[in-house]
Amino acid sequence: MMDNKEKDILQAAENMVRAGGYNAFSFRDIANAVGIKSSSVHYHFPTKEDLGAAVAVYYTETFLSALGEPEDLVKAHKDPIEIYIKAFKEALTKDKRMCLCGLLGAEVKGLPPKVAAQTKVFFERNIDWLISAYTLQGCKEDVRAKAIQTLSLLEGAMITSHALDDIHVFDAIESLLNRDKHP
Amino acid sequence: MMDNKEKDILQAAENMVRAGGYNAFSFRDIANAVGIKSSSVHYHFPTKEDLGAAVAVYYTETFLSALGEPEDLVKAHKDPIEIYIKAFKEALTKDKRMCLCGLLGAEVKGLPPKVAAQTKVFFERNIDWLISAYTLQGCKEDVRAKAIQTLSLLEGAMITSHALDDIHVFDAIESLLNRDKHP
DNA sequence: ATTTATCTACCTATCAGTAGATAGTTAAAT
DNA sequence: ATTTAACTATCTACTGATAGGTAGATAAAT
Repeated sequence: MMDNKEKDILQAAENMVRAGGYNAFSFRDIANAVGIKSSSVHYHFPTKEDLGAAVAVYYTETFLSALGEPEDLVKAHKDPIEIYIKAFKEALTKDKRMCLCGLLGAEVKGLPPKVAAQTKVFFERNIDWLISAYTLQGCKEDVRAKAIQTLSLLEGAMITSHALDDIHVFDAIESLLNRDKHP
Repeated sequence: MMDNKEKDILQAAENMVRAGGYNAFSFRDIANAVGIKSSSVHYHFPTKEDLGAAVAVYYTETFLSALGEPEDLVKAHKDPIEIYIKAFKEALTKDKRMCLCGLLGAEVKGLPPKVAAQTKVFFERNIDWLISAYTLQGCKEDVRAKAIQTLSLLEGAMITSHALDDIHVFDAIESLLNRDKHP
């Protein structure tokens, strides 16, 4: 299914994009990082656009499957929203990097079509996930608005935290996210 | 004080950066846009790092001086926070572009030092502005946290809106911002 | 024999940045 | 008033580095 080398390439690309955006990686950089030549990277991913889109898909898949389905979390007596916030917090504190699709979302006007499209998919799927989570919590009205608020606040906190180089930004926004957790 | 040509250069650079980030402009692009040669752009701004930092300063100054001081707004019986939200909304709907420093903030790990530093200044000064505004509104506790929340939510909404290519994202977040406007 | 995954070697385009020339302006020195 | 000197803003022409991408060979695996 997926080659080891291809996974190496995707992970190397993910790291580089999450540091500085779509233009922060080159076929040469990635080739060096995984120990092959740049032309061999082209063998796996014909163009930069293809590779960029593949990284967005890979990141979306990894991120969402690490979360698990909201239904299963509730069955296991876990709070999906709490888990979701923790996932963002760890992307910041452990990886010390931006959300890949948050960064790509900001750059979207300058991205090739396929990459922009996959970035959009990340946001759509995350909003769907949050809608499920809030619905399971008993929310009935403005669920979609709430999902958009949560996602936007978390992406924004990633930016503010990076810009100020201060992890404590996250503490400040958590009060707002938890305010009406038990309606 | 500031040359007309330098202003043209800064505005051209602002447009390009706001579309695709720090790497979305080149000295040649800008030279073409303002009708001179790339070497003449180097005359005004020696390096790309210098130009990038100057654009961030220019944007910060323009943005904040268009808002006005919170004190003056209150004296004129205007709601500073409402004005602030409108400024972000118009950056999105009128310019149809990201917040320049929001984008640079996301890319900060891949930026030259001077540009990263000026990006940080934008966030600090905006938080200070919001702290003043909330304090004038009578808020006494967690004012800083509130300022960080507001800025993060607005920057995040810009991203979500761009990624989904949907302006209505802003409507969804406004309810959260207005919820306790009158404490 | 064909496919897979890699290589070497190359291409063209573009990048940031520099050197040196030029024409016009300003300011000080004579 | 004229000359000298410095400065401003631009140009042409270039450099070395890097970008994305391609062609063709090779060696191993199927």
